[in-house]
This record gives sequence, structure tokens and C-alpha cells, in this order.
Amino acid sequence: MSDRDHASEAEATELAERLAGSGLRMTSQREHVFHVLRAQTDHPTADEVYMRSKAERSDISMATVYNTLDALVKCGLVKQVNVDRAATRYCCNMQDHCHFYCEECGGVHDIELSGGIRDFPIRMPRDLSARQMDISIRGACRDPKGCARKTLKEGVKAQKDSLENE
Amino acid sequence: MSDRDHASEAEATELAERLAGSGLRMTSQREHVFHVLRAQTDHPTADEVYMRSKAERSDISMATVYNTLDALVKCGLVKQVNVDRAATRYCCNMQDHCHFYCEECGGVHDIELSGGIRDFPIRMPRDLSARQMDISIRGACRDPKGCARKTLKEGVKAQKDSLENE
DNA sequence: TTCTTAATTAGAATCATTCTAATTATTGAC
DNA sequence: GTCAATAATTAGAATGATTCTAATTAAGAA
Ligand SMILES: [Mn+2]
Ligand SMILES: [Mn+2]
Ligand SMILES: [Zn+2]
Ligand SMILES: [Zn+2]
Repeated sequence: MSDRDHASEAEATELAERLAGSGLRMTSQREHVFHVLRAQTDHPTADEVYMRSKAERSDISMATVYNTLDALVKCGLVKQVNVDRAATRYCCNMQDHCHFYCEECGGVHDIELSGGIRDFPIRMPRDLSARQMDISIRGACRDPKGCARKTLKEGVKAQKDSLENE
Repeated sequence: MSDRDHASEAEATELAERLAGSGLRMTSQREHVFHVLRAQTDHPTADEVYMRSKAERSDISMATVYNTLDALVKCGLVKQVNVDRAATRYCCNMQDHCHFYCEECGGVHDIELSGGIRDFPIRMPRDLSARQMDISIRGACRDPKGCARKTLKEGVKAQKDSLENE
């Protein structure tokens, strides 16, 4: 049994436990979608998750991808990330972090937070009680190789076409 | 001439100048939409701006409201505020601030920032250059009177109906 | 004016997401 | 294992915010 199998097994076990904790069942589709998410640290949209999932399991449906992503969010294994009004992205890094959006390539990167998110210099009015804080940063990633994603629209479309014509 | 007229006049002048600065023309629709936005400190959606605008100018169209809000954003008089995937809201407070979203009533409130947004304790990776940071807080506003907006969906719908049946 | 260009408008189109209703899979009791 | 009960999957329809289109109207320059 390879390291990879070990990793997948541990992943599946964690998934099954978390799902059970929320009264949800483990299924092969859910395992596969979760694995697809964990395979890359980018923050794919539902559509991208669908395409990647379909590459190995050609029978999976978009509806199931949406349902599964929902289930993963409900049981605390995945977070939704929204950038403007674009399609929701999914993040499976459950550490406390914030997001960087590259306006050049459209990529989203995780940024670790130094201190706890609590001790940020914000004075909360007395009549408002905070439950959660979200920080997002936008800018450009000046990676010499060019960024993770190509120039947003064209790049995403090209990627989609190439997967469809397989 | 009343104080109110003075205020409106100054508002219109600022608007005209800002529009001109972006190569855009001043129109009565734009003046009216801008005035509607400045009349309340809440963060209305395009649809809400449309309803409020139509209350006084029944001939204005939704398309114009969208176009105008766009123009106002382009010339730096208004900012867009996104909460999850819900309809975009519009904010005409141009000071540096962040947003509080009440999960109970759906209202959005401004929160002043103590220090400059620059000295927040975040270590940026070398290959990422930040241009802008957004902070949003979610929680509940425990106002004894109840919050600005009623319980989200029902409240918004009721408000819409009441305006339509005038 | 009159010409040119921009703004407004109604309605169609788009696109991510949610919903519906039918089918299939999983679970637990027997 | 059999069999109901319940949950998950699925295709496709519906939704809703926004954008686009193409026609009309208004504004500014000459
Ligand atoms: Mn992330
Ligand atoms: Mn604001
Ligand atoms: Zn980039
Ligand atoms: Zn509230």
C-alpha cells in the first residue's frame, strides 16, 4: 500500500466521521469530490470542481457537486470564498487564514494570519456583537512564471474546453 | 433657500464635477439616484435604490439605476459591498471603513477603522503585492428596537409590495 | 440649429445557483 | 439476506441578479 493510498484512506476516514457528525452519509461521490478539492491548493469554483471530478468519474453530475460542496461546508471541512459577484470558490484549508485575490490572473491564495484574528485594531460599537471576521486582500502576484491561472476569462474557458474534448 | 436645498446643491455640484472627471455627463437621473443613496446610511441593493428612486421619479428605469450606480462607482463616489452571493449593495460613505453584516436582520453597518488599514498584523508573502484590503465582520446587532431591516426576506418583500401599491 | 455622441430604456440574454420530481443507493430492523 | 424507510443522486426546469442589445431620447459642441 502506497503513501498515497494511506493519505486517501485517512482522508476518507476523516470525511466519513465529519459527515456522520452532521447526520450525513458517506458516499463514493462525496469521497471523490473531497479528494479532488484536497488535491490542489487553489480555490476552484463549483464548475471547476465538476470538471476535475468528471475527469475521473465521468458519471458525476453538477447537481451532486453542488450538493456535496454544500455538505462539506455544513460539516466544517470546506469554506466558501466569495470574490465580488463571481462564482463561489471552495477552500479546504481549515486553518485561520485570509485570502489574496490576484486582479491580474484571477487566482486566490491563502495568507496566514500572524496573530489571532481577534486582536485586530477595530473598535466594535457596543450594540453590535461580532461572531466572525473576514479579511480579503486584492492585488497582483508578480510570479516570474506567471500566475496559477491564465488571464481570467480566456484561461478558464480554454481549460474548460481542453477538459471537455478529452 | 433652505439648508436642504443648499445640501442638495452642493451634492449636485460634487456629482457633476466627479462625473466630468471621468468623462461622464450630469443628468437628472444620476442626480436623483445619488441623492437617494445619500439620504440613508444603510447599504441598499440596486433593487432598493430603484424602488426608492421610483417613489419620486416614477419614470426611471432599472437599467438606468444599474448604469448610474456603475457610473458612481467608476467616478469614485460610491463603493460596492458584497455579502456572500446576495445582491450587491451600495455604500456612499467614502471614508476608510469596514462593514458589519447582521445575520439576524440582514442589515449592513459601517464600522470605523482605528488605525490605518496598512498596519494590520498580516505578513504578506514577497511575491504578492497588495493594493487593497477589505474587512467584513458578521454577527448580530442587538438593538432593543430591532434592527434597521426586518427579518431579511419577508421584510424586504413587504417593503417592496408597500412601495409598489402606492 | 444641427450634428455627434452619450444616456436612457424595455426587454432579451446570461449565468451561477437552487429547486423539483424521479430514480437509485444506503441503512437498520427483521 | 430481505425489505422497508430514508437519504443521495440526477437531469432538467426555475430563479434571480446582472448584463447586453438595439432603439429612442437627451445633451453638448459647432
Ligand atoms: Mn483559502
Ligand atoms: Mn459602508
Ligand atoms: Zn496572479
Ligand atoms: Zn440586526
